[in-house]
Amino acid sequence: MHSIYKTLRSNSYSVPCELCSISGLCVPRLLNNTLSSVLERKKSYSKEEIIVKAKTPLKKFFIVHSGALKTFVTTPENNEQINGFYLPGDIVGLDAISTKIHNNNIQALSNTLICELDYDELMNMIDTHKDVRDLVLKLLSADIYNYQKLVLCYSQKKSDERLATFIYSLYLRYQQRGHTSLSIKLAMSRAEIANYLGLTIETVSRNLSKMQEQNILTAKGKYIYINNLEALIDLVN
Amino acid sequence: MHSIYKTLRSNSYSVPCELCSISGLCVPRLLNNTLSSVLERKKSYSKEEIIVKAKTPLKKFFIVHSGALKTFVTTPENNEQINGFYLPGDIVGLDAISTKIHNNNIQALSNTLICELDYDELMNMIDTHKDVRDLVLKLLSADIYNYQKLVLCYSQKKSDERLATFIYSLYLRYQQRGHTSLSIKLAMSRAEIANYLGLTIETVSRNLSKMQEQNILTAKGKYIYINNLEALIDLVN
DNA sequence: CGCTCAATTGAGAGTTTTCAATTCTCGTGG
DNA sequence: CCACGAGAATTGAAAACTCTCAATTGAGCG
Repeated sequence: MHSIYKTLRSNSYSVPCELCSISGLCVPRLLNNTLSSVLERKKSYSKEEIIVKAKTPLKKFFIVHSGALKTFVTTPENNEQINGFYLPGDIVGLDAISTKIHNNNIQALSNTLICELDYDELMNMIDTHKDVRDLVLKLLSADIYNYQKLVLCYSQKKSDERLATFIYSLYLRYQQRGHTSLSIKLAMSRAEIANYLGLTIETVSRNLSKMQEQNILTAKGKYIYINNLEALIDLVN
Repeated sequence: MHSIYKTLRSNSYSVPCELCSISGLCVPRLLNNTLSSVLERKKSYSKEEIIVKAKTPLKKFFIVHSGALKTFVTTPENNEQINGFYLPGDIVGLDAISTKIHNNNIQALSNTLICELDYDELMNMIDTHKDVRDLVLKLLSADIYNYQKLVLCYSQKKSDERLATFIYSLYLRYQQRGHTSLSIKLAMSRAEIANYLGLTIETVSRNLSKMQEQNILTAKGKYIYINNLEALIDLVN
């Protein structure tokens, strides 16, 4: 148990700029000259801080450099619905293009460094750089694809499979960011996981306990260690 | 009961070109000269016909002129998951931009007329026409927004509320297309509704019966008549 | 060290699914 | 035009799953 702490605490979960989702915008060959005006680098936000309030005009997109964000809407009955968790390299706010208004609140889950991308400048660059055009379309389209997978998860999976899918996808996302370990430090609480998955805190907790009994993983607070990746993938399907 | 049939059968549910989701592409002021090359008009597909198979390369987008489509993926266990229903004026296939491969199967729910929009040509037009750029970004972004609403529905609503949301959103979509009546002709089966909503056929059927007992609506086969719109909206929340 | 909030665990209630039987619809052929 | 049959839809009863409410334990912070 002690070793998990050690391993995980050492993970900072930032991302080298080459792995950033907008790396195509950052690489010198493309943007060397306009970079400074378009991309404001590494603003700092502290845990819980609201970066954007829903219903405010779209001015900028946000790219996570280190830390993590969540986006959520609040329903008329004042319930929160989390729509996504964002890790280093992820771009946030694209869904606001259609209305020019942010539909979601954007909030820091931990102390977070964020790069900001000016909306108008990005639109201009779409017109002048084919690479940028393709990248933006691709990011938008990938977002749709992700929501389709989430819908599939909601629609066809039981609670244990949903949770397994969530943990496995986090594992994959960290892997894509160069963290090859089977350890994951969750940036979000059980309540936030439950909300995102359409379950209750208790169901998430029970399923975590069940997966520990089956020795699929070890969960200790925010730290999760995957003991049996194959079994986890089996649960995912 | 008999009058419902009469009313509903008279609805053809096609859309005038001005209400099409790509009307911004069609209006003469923008595209008069290039229209013919970009937009191939009104190909006919018969009920059940597969328009695009998943995993095939993205060549065209599809715009429904009359009739209706569904998109779906098939899971490894050979289950179908419906990701969307498309009505006249809707554009289908945008989610394939990121991979250049169609993730979804696209299938006609009834005899359907479809306009095709060439992918490469559309990309070219994005570069030359700001209006087209904005429209495409808006459509993609709106798609994301729709999936977020679907996720909210899955995540926080019980079966009766989900079904009410589905019927009400169909009502709204037909209304936006100029059909102001409280009658709806469903293009899809109960099984398809259930699949889309993450429920079973039986649950959908039971909830329809319940809503009839409460005199919220009358359901007769594919025909639904909304008797009490306020009550339906209450259920939606 | 104690306080507060988060997480876990248990028991019972409510919702949805599953399995099974019946009824209804609609297209086809007599 | 009606009867038939196959698939779709409805209904019922029991099982499975998740939620709610409540109590307990655990973790993080001043």
